[in-house]
Amino acid sequence: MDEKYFPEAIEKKWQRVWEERHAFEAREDDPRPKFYCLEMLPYPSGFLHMGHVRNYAIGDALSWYKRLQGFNVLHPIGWDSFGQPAEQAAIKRGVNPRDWTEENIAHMRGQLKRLGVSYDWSREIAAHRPDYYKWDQWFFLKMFERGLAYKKTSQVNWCPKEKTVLSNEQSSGGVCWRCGAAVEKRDLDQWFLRITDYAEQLVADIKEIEAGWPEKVLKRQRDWVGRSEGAYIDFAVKNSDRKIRVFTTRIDTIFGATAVVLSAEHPLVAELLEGSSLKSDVLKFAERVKAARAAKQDPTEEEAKEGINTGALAINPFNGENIPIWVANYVLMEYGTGAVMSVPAHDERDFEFAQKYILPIRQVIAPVSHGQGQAEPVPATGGDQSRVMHSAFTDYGVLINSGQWGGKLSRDAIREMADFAEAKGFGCAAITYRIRDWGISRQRFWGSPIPIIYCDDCGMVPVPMADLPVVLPATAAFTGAGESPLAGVAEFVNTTCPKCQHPARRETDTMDTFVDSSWYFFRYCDPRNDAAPFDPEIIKQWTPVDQYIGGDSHAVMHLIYTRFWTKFMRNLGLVAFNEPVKRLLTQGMVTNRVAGTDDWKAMSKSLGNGVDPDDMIAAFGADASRLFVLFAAPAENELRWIETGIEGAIRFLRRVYTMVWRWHERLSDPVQKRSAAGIEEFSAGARALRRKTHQTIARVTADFEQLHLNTSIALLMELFNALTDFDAAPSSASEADLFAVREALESLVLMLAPISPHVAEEMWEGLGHADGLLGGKAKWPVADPQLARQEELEIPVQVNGKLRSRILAAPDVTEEQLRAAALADEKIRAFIDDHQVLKVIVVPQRLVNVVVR
RNA sequence: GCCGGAGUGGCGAAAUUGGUAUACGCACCAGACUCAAAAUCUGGCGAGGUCACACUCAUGUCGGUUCGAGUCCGACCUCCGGCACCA
Repeated sequence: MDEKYFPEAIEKKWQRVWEERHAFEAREDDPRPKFYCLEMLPYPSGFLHMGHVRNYAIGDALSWYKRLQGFNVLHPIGWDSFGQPAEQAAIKRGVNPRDWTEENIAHMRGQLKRLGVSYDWSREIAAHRPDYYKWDQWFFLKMFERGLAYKKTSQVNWCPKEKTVLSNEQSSGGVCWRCGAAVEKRDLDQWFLRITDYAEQLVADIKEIEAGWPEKVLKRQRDWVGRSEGAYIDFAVKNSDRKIRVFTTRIDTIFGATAVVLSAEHPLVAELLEGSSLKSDVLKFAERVKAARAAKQDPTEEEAKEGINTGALAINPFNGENIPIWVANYVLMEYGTGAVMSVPAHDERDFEFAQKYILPIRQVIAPVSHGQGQAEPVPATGGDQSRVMHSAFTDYGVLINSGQWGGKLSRDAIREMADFAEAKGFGCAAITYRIRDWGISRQRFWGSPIPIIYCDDCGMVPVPMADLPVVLPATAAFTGAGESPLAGVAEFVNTTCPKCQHPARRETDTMDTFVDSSWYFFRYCDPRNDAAPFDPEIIKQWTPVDQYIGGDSHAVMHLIYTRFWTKFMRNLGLVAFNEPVKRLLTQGMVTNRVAGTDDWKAMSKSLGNGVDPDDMIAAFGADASRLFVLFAAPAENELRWIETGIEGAIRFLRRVYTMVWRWHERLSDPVQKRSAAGIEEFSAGARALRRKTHQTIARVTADFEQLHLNTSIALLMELFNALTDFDAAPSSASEADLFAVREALESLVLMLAPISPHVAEEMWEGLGHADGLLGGKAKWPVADPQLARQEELEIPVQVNGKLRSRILAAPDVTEEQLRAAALADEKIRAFIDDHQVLKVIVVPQRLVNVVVR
């Protein structure tokens, strides 16, 4: 230990020691209980940014904490190394995406090591390496075998700027999730994974994780799956054998249906108009709607409702009424059945539409009167259209004007009417979901090739498992044009059919990179397995993940896909649980002021408000950087970058270091390593220090469990301040004083280790421990409740709820004694002497409140 | 529009879940050290009020419940996210 704190030297030294000792490598033959701590794997853009630093500082703190508590900790890292930026670099600068990616990984690996994150580097994986993406292909084929991977022509979301297909999730809001360009629609043959088969489980299993996941993430997942309970109802088309199936959540309003409305894309539109004089007008209208939708610039903008009457009639199966069939722009083909029953009185959109086109509005639900007891229908207002409604009444209520169902409550009618429809054969209760199948085809080079071969004779043939991986060629022509660059690589495309051995062609699309990240953390458990994605027995030892940490930008995409993938692996018998992640922490963004403005935005190159972690580490050291990032705000909050904050962090570390230096010679002397048992008497000051030490241990431990790292650092600072106040000098300290100081300093150093591990190691060594924090002897401290107990309580005394005095009392003071002491207190007497004491409230060991009049 | 979440000093934030509001840090002010500055150390730091106490007022606003409310209830305001014609 040097007299002065030199972060660079200390950090280099301990990073080397850790590496030599393989300190962070997790072993399967370790009998201790496991803990799997996972951070979202980074895309190797080339440079670590502050968001990474925050993410890994949090995960590393937890990993260290669990290690010191005696857990066998798995803390791995890898690279989400397929994806668009590498391909863009190839297009723009002619570099090879593989070289570009490998260089970036090498650089970022160095940065992570300089940050001192305690990863098990022996398990490092990268998605772009054949030994990884082989298993993407393997899973794909498993899904293909089971009909869960399929190909269909579909309208896809197309980013005109990047010239590629995007998933629904990636084009959420009608803009490309990466570049922000407005997304267009195109027809292409695409591969899909049938995530909709798992829609129900994705909602239902939320109950298994809701204790450990942030509510805001679960809410977004529920919204994304979009489960909706209702019913299908078939409306027969008059003078035809056609039926129109609609989906409704409000079957109780069906007597108020005054139209059936189809979306412009509905397949029945053309058929209905066969031989009708309105045909050309309606088809023109439908085309116009489709064109308007495709051309829409601002996807959030709601178009004015427009529609056209087809002239055809539908028959309401509940009352036999004939109602017109319309086509309108507000009905979406993608949701439900692409057709709705229009109930203007009880749906805002239908109401608006009916007002515009003067369709009848018929009230069939009345508010439940808020009287006592039974619900009473509000009297029907004589005739069906005589009452003018000014807006739709969308609440549940009581059915009126609804034949045999009149007088029933909505919630009963919804159930009974669906049963009735089913019994009569014109409908049934149904659940729909908003979630769509996951389109994974990408017309790109830099991804895992989809292992399918097209043969003129045999059709679509899966690549045999034994032939995996389908390896990407070394390079291709990167033009940036629409088709996958793989299509231009003859050696790749041309192959033979596995079935008939005739010449055949390979699929040239590659997989969405979210496939890679859906199961990567299982691969960490068994990263070099070349016979399977992983050994199920090894998986059993490590998974599920105990704590996952990452940004909430992945709340729906990655975190839904990985839940889906896990459920599929469970169906394959590879894992034995439904949910891969027990606890999830979504850390807040790191923002910085954009120069010349008052806007705080996520750090980015384009905004010029980035702070380079390397610069920060060079200037302040990894330990201070990590301390600052963890201390500045709760992990979930946005973290606004403030230059001066980090100076406070290094100041604290320097003070602690200096304190350890001051004592280390006395304390590292083995003669001083005595237990408390032999010490007869501690001074009041030493007792106070020990009390503070044990109180701090208890509270910091509780904070670590909750990942409240900012407050745990504040507590460590308080303990340090108590040490500063402790009035003893190393040269003259008594044995008891030395003991108290040792206990405080060692606890402080141990609890600081997860946050600033290098300097903690250095100080631990300085305190006379030769084998390091992970040598097996160092243990997370345990609080002794007896020692943490206050010797004397300061009890606030209130008069009428206002603080008027404080009294001192022994911890075992009785209620009676407290009451008497409070009433006898001079300051309190001044407030109560001229008043009548109505009552005295005594909260044992906490507070006294005297109520007077 | 609908659904979440949040409003506490100059700033980032605490508050054992109904019991001393503002812990810890940043910034700032003063003092010590220094020829001086930086660094470091010591002290101060919600607002009003007072020579100093006392006291009064303060957790977005207004009400309520309670001996007691940052915390619970009701209404409203503002900000930040998410979704967006989802039938």
